[in-house]
Amino acid sequence: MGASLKDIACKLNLSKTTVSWVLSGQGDKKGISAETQSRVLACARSLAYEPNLLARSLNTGVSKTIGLILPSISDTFFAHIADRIESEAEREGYSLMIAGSNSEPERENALIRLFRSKKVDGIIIAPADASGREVGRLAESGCPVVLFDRCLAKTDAGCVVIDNEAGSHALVRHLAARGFRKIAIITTFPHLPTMELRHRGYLRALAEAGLHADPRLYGEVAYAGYRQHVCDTLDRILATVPDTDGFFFTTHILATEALRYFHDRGIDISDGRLGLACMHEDPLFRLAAPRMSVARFPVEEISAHAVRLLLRQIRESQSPGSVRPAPESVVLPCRMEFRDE
Amino acid sequence: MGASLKDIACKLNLSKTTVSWVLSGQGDKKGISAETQSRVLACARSLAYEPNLLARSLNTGVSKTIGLILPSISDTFFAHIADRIESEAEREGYSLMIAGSNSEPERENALIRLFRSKKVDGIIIAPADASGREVGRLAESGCPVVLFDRCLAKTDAGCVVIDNEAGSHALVRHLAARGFRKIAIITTFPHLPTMELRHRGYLRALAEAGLHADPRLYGEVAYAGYRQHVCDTLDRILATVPDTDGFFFTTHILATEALRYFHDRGIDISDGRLGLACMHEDPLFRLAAPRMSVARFPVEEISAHAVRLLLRQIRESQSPGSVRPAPESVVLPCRMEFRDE
DNA sequence: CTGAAAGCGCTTACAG
DNA sequence: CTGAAAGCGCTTACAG
Repeated sequence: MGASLKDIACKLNLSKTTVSWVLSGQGDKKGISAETQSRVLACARSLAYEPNLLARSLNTGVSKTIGLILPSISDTFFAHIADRIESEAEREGYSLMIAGSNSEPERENALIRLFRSKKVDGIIIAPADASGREVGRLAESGCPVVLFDRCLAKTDAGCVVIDNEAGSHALVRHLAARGFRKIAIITTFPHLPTMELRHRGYLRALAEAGLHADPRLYGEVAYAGYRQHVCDTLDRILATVPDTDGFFFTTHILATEALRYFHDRGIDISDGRLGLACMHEDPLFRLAAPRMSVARFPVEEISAHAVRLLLRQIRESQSPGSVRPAPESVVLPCRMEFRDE
Repeated sequence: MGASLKDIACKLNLSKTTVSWVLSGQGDKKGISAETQSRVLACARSLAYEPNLLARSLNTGVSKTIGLILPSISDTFFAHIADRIESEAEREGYSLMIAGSNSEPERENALIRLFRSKKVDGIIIAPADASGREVGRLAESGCPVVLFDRCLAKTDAGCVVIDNEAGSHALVRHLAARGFRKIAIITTFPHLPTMELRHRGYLRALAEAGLHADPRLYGEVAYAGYRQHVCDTLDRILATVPDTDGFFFTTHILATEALRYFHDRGIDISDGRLGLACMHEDPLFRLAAPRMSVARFPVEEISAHAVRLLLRQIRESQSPGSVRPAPESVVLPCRMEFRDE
């Protein structure tokens, strides 16, 4: 392995203390002679000294690492979030440990414990476990934690979400205003607050437009094997209510699969006879479904706020007379893009 | 913070040694009495003991963490790779530290040093620095390292790549066979071996088809601000050679931008008068450009091989009388999908 | 101006 | 069957 402080100290007949001070830039403050300092620096360079950050962390209790737990790393939304969070974190000197929960509470809880054991300074998580058991324990124990995308009612952790209800409502209201009457909703993970809010926005828009919320137009898709499930669900809805004239998708993943379904079934979505709307988006939606309206999620803001809230918590928890601050939460508006005008 | 071994030892009037042995499952082997063992276990549970993995790593020299350095975390290709690598790694008990180099050699080198300092057990990297200075140093110093996507000629690290030359060649040959004569190439990062191979495959296919490699049909796009650059480049090519009848894109990112360009310019790509081909793909290509042929990258295999090669190196480096094994490399074929028949 | 010493929380020879 | 001790590589009071 590489050289250690001790190696340098031995070689120079100095104490580890002196070497440590010089190398950590406290040479002047501690009054180490200029000559000694340059000797240390030169020796460190010649031995290609790199500090063992594990040792430093063990000593200081600060790992300069944050943990990020996502339902899926490859989902474009989460991948972009991870990208931005990594940049923001890195700018502040933090590295990122990342893991995918696959939306399984068991895995999520195991990952939380693992990250704590690895002594991350804080955790950013898009929780899959609506019960939030482990997340709650995390916050209680004083570990800095910020939730995003999905908030948990019970937990008093910091949280960053978009205004799901407003976004859904705006999309569905727009569909209704364009004259679509039988608007189906395709959704998943209905037990998550996020998804419930999107459903609620849909229902409110229907009610305001004087439309009946036909249960036959409710399509719920299980996450595992969702590709097939989307097809089955659309088949079922179109068979039961053949004159369905609109679809509201609660995620871009569901919309993507539905577009493939329409394409494969030869259902034309370009003539505007079908009203389409989707929470979040994909760069290619504009081409593959030019008339689908979307509520874009502000990925940059979400990431920036998440990191900001977490760093604030971390700083508070590391400063001496710290009282745990009231956890701050942020609700961000979607950027609406109505595309069928 | 949480309880430590010492806390348990004190509480039970035992030594840290005994507690450590019981908790690490060596109780029977070390002949600790059943009663002591259950007292330790019970106490650990009641104190919610979780081992400090930093301390363990510092002691054992094994961090059970691997570093992943990608040009971009949000690029769908790399995001999928990260997802798979994380799964594979987790299954073997490893966590993932992830970072984006933004294809900047300086950042990449800094990240490599940082990860080494954080004592990752090995690094998987899609190198941006064609010179491979830091990567070479890494391999020489005995740190397990596996490259993927982009190989470096000089380095003797393990490597996993697709057959770039064959994939490009097959795509362009196919375009030529369909009768397209003026096939442009749109590429980026031309100094990277990967991209050079894709260019070479293009050139070979042209030559074999008796087509002239018109330099005016060569479009090179800078990474920074590539959106605008793609448009400018296509503008330039179509202005210079108005009867350009084919486009070969060396990455899915470039193809995506080009599709937007065609869409915005009102250029019809659905009638088959323009031959299109692309290295890698996007799930929505089938809808947005149904006739574009693609060479799909085997993401799962790439990830599986990368992790496998890295773990092998890690095990060798950790086993006692280890001679550094000859670094193994893997070349995987693309999955061709010719879509315009 | 510089150093000896304790400690972060583990693991693991070594000793009894 | 159990424990005292050293060590992983740092940082940081404390002392001179």
